[in-house]
Amino acid sequence: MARDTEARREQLKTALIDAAERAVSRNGLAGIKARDLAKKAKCAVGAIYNVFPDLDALIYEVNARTLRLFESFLASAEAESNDSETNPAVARLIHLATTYLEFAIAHHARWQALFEYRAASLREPVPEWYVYEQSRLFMLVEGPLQELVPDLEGDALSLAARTLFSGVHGVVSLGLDAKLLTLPPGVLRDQVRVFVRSIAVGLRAEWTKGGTATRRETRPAIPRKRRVPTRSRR
Amino acid sequence: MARDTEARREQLKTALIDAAERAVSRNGLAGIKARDLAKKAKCAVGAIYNVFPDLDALIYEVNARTLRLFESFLASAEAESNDSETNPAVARLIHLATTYLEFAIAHHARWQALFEYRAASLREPVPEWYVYEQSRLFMLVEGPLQELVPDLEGDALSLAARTLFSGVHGVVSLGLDAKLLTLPPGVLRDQVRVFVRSIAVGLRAEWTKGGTATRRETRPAIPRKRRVPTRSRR
DNA sequence: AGCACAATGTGAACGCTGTTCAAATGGAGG
DNA sequence: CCTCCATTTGAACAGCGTTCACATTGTGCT
Repeated sequence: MARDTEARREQLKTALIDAAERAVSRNGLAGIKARDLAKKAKCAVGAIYNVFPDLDALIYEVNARTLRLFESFLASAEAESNDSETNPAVARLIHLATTYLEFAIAHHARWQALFEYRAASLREPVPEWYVYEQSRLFMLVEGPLQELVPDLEGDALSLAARTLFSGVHGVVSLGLDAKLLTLPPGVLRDQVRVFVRSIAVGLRAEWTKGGTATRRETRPAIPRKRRVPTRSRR
Repeated sequence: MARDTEARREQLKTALIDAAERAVSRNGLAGIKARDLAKKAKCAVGAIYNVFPDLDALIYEVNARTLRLFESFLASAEAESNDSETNPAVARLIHLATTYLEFAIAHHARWQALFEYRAASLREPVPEWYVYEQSRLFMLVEGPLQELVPDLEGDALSLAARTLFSGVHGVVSLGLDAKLLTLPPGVLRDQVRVFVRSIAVGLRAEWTKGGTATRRETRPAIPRKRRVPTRSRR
């Protein structure tokens, strides 16, 4: 019956994603090879193209898994915050940032794959469900950030969260960059801490003083609240 | 005589780098194809491998050019600073950061190529002259940063400069990222400004107050002052 | 000047990609 | 049991970086 083939399709898809995930963990995005995946998933190379349009689609699927793992990692980190900071909001932000670093170190290849570019990616647009999945990470910063600066609301808050996240990403990304002198984890951890604390202190100072200068251009920036679109095949 | 062939070699090299540079400007790193380059430089495909070991070596050469352009861009920006900031050092830092953004927008493909990864890059180590060339960018931040926080010296200053640079890089990088919602340039400019000002204010507050907490782990981090190694062939 | 030999330049060929498609296969209905 | 369509298959294709046997050129010696 039709249900059966549908189930087999789905089974093959997850088998392929599993294989791709392992390949990325080992060798990065470059580790994804059609023939290898087919062998691991016990199917013909052509079968891949029955369930995915591209290998790129498969990459998006692997990255989506990493994003969800990443998000749960960061979200669970939100719970505890034993840092001896004067301000609890600052402590939460620092904890989030260092957790970001910890994830990047622990799952280096998969984390790196999230931000890697393939030529084909530029050819056709990024799936919108993937854009949404990424933006969820930024949202995790919004809570602590508003606790720190209660005046921040709506799009301004979203933007600030994204910016702060991006800043931390930059520090971690270039800190672990193989093309630069790789910083020892201890040093990098300290840098992240100092970095976030500085921003936190600075932001608070900016917004509690007079501060109208920072409020401009509040057009739609990040899609909020929208439900995650059902991931249609194709 | 031998001089003649040497000159021809050099001529071919620059012709290839020129072609590669144009290819990257148009299509990113993926635009670099051996056969296309050979056609543009009017030589056989095999000739490329007489003057470069790899296409990767050629990529490093292109990126080195971009880095030098980038550096002169940032350095010249250091001259003027018309920003209406209370603190001149903060103005300089903000100006540097927005200039970073301006460069990334103006030379997007080439800028992106600087941070892109190819699988082969991981195979063998990055040339040390290239590592040095990159670290020169960080050094540009050290001047204004020390003006802002005079207590920062030596390795701590280098580290802080690198971290600040990395943070700005992250904001710009994810702000322009095609896989996320791309921010309008005006919004991004504002974000960079706010971001740098916050860090500046925060850093100043941290270091002028009591501030012993930030001083830890000052082991060698960035190679300083070392002369740029002569770029030997091979 | 002429000749021999080394160095340089050449592009067809190799091995590896992702992707396609004619042909083989297999299960449901008459 | 046979037919027929959907599914699956892997050989074949186009394009990639890289190599290498060979042609060509340049150099030094007599």
